[in-house]
Amino acid sequence: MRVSTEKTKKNRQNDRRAEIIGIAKHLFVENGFAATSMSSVANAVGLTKASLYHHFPGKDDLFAACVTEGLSDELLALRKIAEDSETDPKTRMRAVLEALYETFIFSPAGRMSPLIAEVSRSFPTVARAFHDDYMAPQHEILVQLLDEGVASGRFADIERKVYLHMVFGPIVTLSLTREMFATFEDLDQIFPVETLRDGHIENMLKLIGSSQT
Amino acid sequence: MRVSTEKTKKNRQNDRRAEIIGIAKHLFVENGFAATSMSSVANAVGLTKASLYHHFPGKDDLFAACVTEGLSDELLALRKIAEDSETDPKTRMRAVLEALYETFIFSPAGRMSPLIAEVSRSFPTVARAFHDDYMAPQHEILVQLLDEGVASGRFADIERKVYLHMVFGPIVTLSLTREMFATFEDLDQIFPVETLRDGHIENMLKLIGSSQT
DNA sequence: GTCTATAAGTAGATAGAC
DNA sequence: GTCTATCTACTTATAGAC
Repeated sequence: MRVSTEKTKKNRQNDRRAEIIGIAKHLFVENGFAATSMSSVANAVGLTKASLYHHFPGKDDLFAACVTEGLSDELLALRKIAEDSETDPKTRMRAVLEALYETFIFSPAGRMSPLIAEVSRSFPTVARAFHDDYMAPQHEILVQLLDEGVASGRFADIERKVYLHMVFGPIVTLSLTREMFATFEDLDQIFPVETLRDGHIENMLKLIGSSQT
Repeated sequence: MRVSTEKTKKNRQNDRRAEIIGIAKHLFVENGFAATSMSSVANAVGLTKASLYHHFPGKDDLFAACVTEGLSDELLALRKIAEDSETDPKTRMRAVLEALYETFIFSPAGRMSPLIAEVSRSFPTVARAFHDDYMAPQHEILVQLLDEGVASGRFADIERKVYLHMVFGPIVTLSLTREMFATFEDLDQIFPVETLRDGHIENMLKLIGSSQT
């Protein structure tokens, strides 16, 4: 009985924590680190500032939690697509690129980059964690899929880092651009997500279309 | 005589203004908008805060000046490369892409994007100015060069917006990435600028290599 | 765990002397 | 044009009651 009570307590605590992280993540992404005050987070959650400080000892810690937690789900989903060995590599590659667009344009995790850039000098450890726990694994998943396709002769043997550069570059920049020009009424006309995404993906597949060894 | 005195005065004023903008631009790019205080700018220039406010009525105005002024030089240089009709389009395109890497990775103007993203909601007019006076003309220069190559049958008729997406995406993201991970000791190993640049440019030229009409 | 109250510091911005 | 001095508002963070 005691155990179950403790479990419930811990679950409730984690619920609160997760709730705070979810809301704070949204605010950070939307307004930036410096422009997001602990008061505003507390208000949005429906707590006082002091109560918020009960859950997170400082603004840094809250931010670090927002950056590092909840990223593994997306990695898992990406890995699942990339490693489905029933499907041929080209189809999987297309699916992976589409999933990346989904993540970077529409999920908070994918819109973290400008935030990290904003605070990287103040919290180098947060930047390290974001790279090691999120970016590097994503790169690895793509490289493995690429390796597999190259080994079976279906993909051209493109330089790996250049491929990552050309895959992630447009996606991240599109996300950043939508942030920069969020107030534009004609945003979707100037930067039409679907057109850019489809064209980009087609061209990347063309590039690795096993023209050479 | 009076005229020349006034001219000298105005020149000195402009010198001060330009000096402040140069230093402030650097600080904004390096530390972000919110983390750059008017005090820190004043200190860096060697003035007091009050004197700084004599030259710029508010932080917004200083920032807007940093974003909008001094961008035209780079546009001019880019246009010069793109419109040199003596050279064939492919060589010009390569030179233009190299110039873009130079600008975005190493000049403050090219590293403005995360800044704009940080403040876009607060200063939509600044974001508009950055787009209309800097990004859109850059895009136009590239599209014109592309048009010219397509018209003469030297380039494939790639979708213009997709081409811009794939050209600027990797460049901007590389700049952002170097910002994010500025504290990494192994930054140049993880993201080797020359390799990424050369590979990217070669692949873009391959893509528009007039395979189809 | 959540609250009220408040400390300690810093931001942007201004008044007025020189 | 530059200074000293100051104001107001807001920030992160904490103490202690309930």
